[in-house]
Amino acid sequence: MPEGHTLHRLAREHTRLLGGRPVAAASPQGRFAAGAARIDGRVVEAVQARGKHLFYEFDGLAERLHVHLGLYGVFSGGPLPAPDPRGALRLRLTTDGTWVDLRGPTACELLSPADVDRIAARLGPDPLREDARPALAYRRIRRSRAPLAGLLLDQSVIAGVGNVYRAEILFRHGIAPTRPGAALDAAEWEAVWRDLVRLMRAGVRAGRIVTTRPGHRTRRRGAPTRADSFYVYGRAGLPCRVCGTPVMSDTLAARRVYWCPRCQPV
DNA sequence: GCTAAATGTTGAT
DNA sequence: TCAACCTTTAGCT
Repeated sequence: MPEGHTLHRLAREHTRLLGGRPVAAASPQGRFAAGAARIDGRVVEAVQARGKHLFYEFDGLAERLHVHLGLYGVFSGGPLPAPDPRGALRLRLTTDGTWVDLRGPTACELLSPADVDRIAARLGPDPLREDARPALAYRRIRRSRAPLAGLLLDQSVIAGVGNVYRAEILFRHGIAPTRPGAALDAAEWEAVWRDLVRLMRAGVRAGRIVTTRPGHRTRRRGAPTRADSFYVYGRAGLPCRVCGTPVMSDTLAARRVYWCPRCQPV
């Protein structure tokens, strides 16, 4: 399931698998049949991620394919032969060597360059992009009295952070989810941004989110297990890995937030 | 076989 | 603030 690291990993993978090659496109489910027909047979020129959005460029086609996985969307793929399409398969792309399947996305559509620009324009800096300008995010945060837990999930403030990274970054910096943006000083912001870049890059490499330091895991040697990967996300009621206080959780703006009341005092 | 939950966003109220 | 939407899977029965 997708936070920004998943999309950047997919952009790289799809560039490697599909880039420079003609693809056959089909929408067995039918909901993207017209779009698939326009892509079918074209060469993939580039695949890019911006925050949680993916954009595909095709030779000779001004429009771009825009994919947003939403909460449930998922890609799968492998070497040919492709398995028979099963279930709700929105899009299948096939080259002479590989197949890529897309299921359950919130968005799978062809967009004009202007529409793509519009989406890009409403996204904040993406920690996984070299061209990110973190000062733009801090300007928004510093001016806001809204809780940081909300600001971190706001894609127009920072693009690519999701519910796991937000909970974990706040823990790692000892910041309560309810702390107003305006109360985050410049040095704290600097540290938070640098940490996001580091954690999300590691997420792209590993293909999953790991935020715990080795000394804070139950198993201190070897690769972290799934249960060892987070400090607070999904751990309501379990003892904090650092101080043992039970981890708290609450619903904020329809999303669940997790924090340690002792390590992250208000 | 059914239900709820899931790392998300949008649009209505 | 809430419901709707897209789909799969885990955990029940």
